[in-house]
Amino acid sequence: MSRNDIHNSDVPILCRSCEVRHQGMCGALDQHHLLELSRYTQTVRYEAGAELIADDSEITSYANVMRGVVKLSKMLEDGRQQVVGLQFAPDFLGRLFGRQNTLEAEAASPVELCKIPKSALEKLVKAHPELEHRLMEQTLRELDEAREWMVTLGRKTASEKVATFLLLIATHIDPVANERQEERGERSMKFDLPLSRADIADFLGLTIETVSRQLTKLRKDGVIEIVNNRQVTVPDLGRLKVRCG
Amino acid sequence: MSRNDIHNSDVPILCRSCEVRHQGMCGALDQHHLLELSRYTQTVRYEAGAELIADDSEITSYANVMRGVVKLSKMLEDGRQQVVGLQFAPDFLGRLFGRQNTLEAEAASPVELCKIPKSALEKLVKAHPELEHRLMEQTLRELDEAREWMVTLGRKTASEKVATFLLLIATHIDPVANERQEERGERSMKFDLPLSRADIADFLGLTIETVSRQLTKLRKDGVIEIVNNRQVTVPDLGRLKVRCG
DNA sequence: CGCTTCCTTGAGTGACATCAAGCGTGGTGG
DNA sequence: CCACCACGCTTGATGTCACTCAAGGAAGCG
Repeated sequence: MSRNDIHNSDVPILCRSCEVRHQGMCGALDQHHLLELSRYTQTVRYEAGAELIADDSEITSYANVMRGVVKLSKMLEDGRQQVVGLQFAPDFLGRLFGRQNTLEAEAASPVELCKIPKSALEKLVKAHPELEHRLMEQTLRELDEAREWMVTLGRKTASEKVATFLLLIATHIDPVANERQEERGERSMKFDLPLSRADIADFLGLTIETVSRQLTKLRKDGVIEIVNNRQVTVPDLGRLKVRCG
Repeated sequence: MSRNDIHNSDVPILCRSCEVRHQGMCGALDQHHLLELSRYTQTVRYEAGAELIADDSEITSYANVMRGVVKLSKMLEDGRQQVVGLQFAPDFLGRLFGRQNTLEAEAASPVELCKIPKSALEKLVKAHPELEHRLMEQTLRELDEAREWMVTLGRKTASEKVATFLLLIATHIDPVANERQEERGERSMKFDLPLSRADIADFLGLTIETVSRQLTKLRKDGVIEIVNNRQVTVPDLGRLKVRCG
């Protein structure tokens, strides 16, 4: 799955095979500016469960997700939690131009980030409008997704919510493999759930028990197969879509 | 409440007292570019209930909300509806850089828009990065609000949802009067609900009946007074906030 | 082997939906 | 002017879906 450029001798080594450069914000930069950028960036690995951003903390850096899944969530004072977004590679992480974080970010799976100090990125953004444009496009996509999810949260039944979640993961977890599969007309799919039942419940505005029951129901109805707690097979994506309401 | 500039002889007449120029996207433009912009813009009035944007329609123009409240909503095939956002002056209306609309926009109250053709604005955005920056700031604010609302939809009870909605309206309907009131230490507020019970229900993911019952409950508990179906008084915003969960 | 963590399953409850009147206001026409 | 209806809202009775509480199974780990 590595992508090779013919002329990339001046591209920083780390950037050469990076998805962010091909689909994410770094695609706005040429070799010269990539080099400039790479003087400030730092790639960091986190294990699943690690806190990447603490709620109410001061924003000191931004990041690009290079690998893994990041869970964004908000909490009410009494502990009720709502997952408000999932970030996949090559998504951008952080509230651009903000001072304080208004949500918590946690590694849902093992994660690799390409971090950059707040001030460095903001200077770069000022200097390269094309970079801000890329980030704008991503922000707009996130807004679209958030609104789509509001429909799921507000108006769908528990069973539709779970089906919608599975479809979301199926279509986001591995975009490349996914496209290839569609080209070949394959409708079957197998994937790892990046979230625990508790996280799924917090994403869907349900309880663990309800999520579990609905998954069992989908299994009994032959819509999915549950290999183990984290692995799911969908024999026919079409049959899953029908269940999304 | 009119704001006067000392030197605005070259500012297009329509722009002179416009909130958009002071707080919204047009603040990014100087007199010269405002003049350029105003060659393409057109202000249009709509009455409450008018459809401003149809779902799945092609995007041909953008707009700024100059007066009134706009309701953004999405529908499932079977007719279930979810309101996914409310736009107040001087908000921007339209999915920048999109081709198709993915939601419906309706005038919740009498509305005045300042419309501009899609291509004209996009050219202007390309030429003036500062304009895109303003729109970026607004998009990020909308994303923050959408995520805040996801918590309400997913994790709050019916009564907390209604209280949260009232607080949202109280703090957005008339920002200027609102600030003045806070300065004076007044905690009481009276305002018009821009939405019908049905719209409120669609915003909160509830039914009309539940919204009505919760409003009655807030009234009986002395948190609000219901002047008539559309007018509400909140004697103490603090007491309302406590109810938001 | 026992412990912990995560998940499933069951029984009972409760919050909100549904179904069904009834009320108030504003508009229309006789 | 009032009868009539339409519309939006409220209120009550009943139903149901998802939550709560409780127990037990499966997998990972010391």
